[in-house]
Amino acid sequence: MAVQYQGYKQTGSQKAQATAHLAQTMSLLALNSQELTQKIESALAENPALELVDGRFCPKCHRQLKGSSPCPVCSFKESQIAGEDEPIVFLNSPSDNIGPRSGQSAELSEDFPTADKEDLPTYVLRQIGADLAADEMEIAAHLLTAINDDGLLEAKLEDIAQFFFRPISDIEAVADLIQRSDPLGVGSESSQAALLVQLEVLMKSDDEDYSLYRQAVMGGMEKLGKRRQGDLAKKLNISIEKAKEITQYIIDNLNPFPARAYWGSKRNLTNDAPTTLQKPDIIIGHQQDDQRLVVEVMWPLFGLLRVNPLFKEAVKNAPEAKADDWQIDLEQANLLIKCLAQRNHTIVRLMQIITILQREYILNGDAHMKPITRAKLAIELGVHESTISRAVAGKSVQLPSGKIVLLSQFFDRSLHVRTALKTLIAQETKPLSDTKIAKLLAKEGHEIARRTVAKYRNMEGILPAHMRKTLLAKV
DNA sequence: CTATGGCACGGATT
DNA sequence: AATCCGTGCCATAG
Repeated sequence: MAVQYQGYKQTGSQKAQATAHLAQTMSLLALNSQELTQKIESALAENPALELVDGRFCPKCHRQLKGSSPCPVCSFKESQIAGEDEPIVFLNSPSDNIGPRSGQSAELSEDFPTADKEDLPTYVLRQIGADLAADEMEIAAHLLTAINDDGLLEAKLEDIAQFFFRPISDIEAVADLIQRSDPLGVGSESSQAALLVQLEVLMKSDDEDYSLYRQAVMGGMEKLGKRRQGDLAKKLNISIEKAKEITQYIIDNLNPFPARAYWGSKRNLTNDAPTTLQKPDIIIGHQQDDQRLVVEVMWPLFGLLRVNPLFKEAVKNAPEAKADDWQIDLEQANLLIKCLAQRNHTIVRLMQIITILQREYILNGDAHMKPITRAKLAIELGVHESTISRAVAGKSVQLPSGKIVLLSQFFDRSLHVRTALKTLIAQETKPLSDTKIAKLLAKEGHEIARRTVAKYRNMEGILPAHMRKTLLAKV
């Protein structure tokens, strides 16, 4: 890369700075907002030249924001640049209380291995603290420390009861409170119990189907997990459509691992890595009166990060002994800020293109996904592929529907075919064999091999044709 | 014999 | 260079 700089007279240090700049931008780009928060916080702690100005500033145009979080000036400017149908993209500084509009299970997410585990317990304790007597507090604390990374309780209630010499009902009462606080279902003894709690709170038990859902969770955990709707239908003696509806609802709205943000929604056939989704790094919404999409790139901190002007002054007449150190601090601070700006710029541009390309998908759902590759995007943006990879890695997006998906999902090559397949099967009168499905899909323009149909079918948890037949006959 | 799932290969993607 | 994904071939079940 040194080649780029041929012809320019650069001193060694400038060159070093340029490469350092690049390197740091790269590494920052790969971080999502949570990781970035940590990074910035530690930088803030170590480097006296940095300061976090409180109050809300637009990180882009540096105007102070009055109340409303989107910066009117910026978004206006962006929209002018973007033109009519194109999205408005802007940075948004505050990052508190973001979360799906539905507002439940995906809210909290202290879920990175490095993320402080103490946070979850304290977080919960803060919620319920007011309702507890002092002695109950102790029980709660005890319970909360026994919660594992998934948000499930590892200890047995009886043991704890013994430990405190209290009747088990006392412990249960506290446990109930905990389970009903924010990451709904935390501190349940099993995934199943967690689901039941969530179900109870969400549906308020006045829904007519409540008992059905309840049974589905009680009886069919494995079936839900593997998305075997067929088996579920059989077990509950209901139609397969109903079974699908139930599983879908559960997958969309409930969370067997309360400490993790989301589950399902992306097919992890490869059981592992339940791809923990966190607070979104990017939020896409739209204004009612406007066709344009509004894209907010989240800024992980409150306020504006900048070089402390006082420090800058101080460096000028620094005492001999400290001068060098301070100078270095200052440079690093500048560098960090520059890199952050660069990172944001890259992400904003990336999102601009993506929202244009995947507009249909964003608004209308999976079926309208267009297969795009990182490589193509890289050409379009005029950056290296790896830049895109980094920018996409580990980030998540909240769609207007409130659904949170990984940014990498925008590059899923087969999603649109799979949804086509799903609708096909949903409409079938008699079970279609994979071969027939393949032909039908080909007519719709999705040329895939028979073998691949089977794979997709599996991914979506749809049973093979003959099994579907027996089920339909039964109902 | 037909419909599917398993294994593994090759090309594309990252 | 490592990984993912579609696909072909073959074994197995119905």
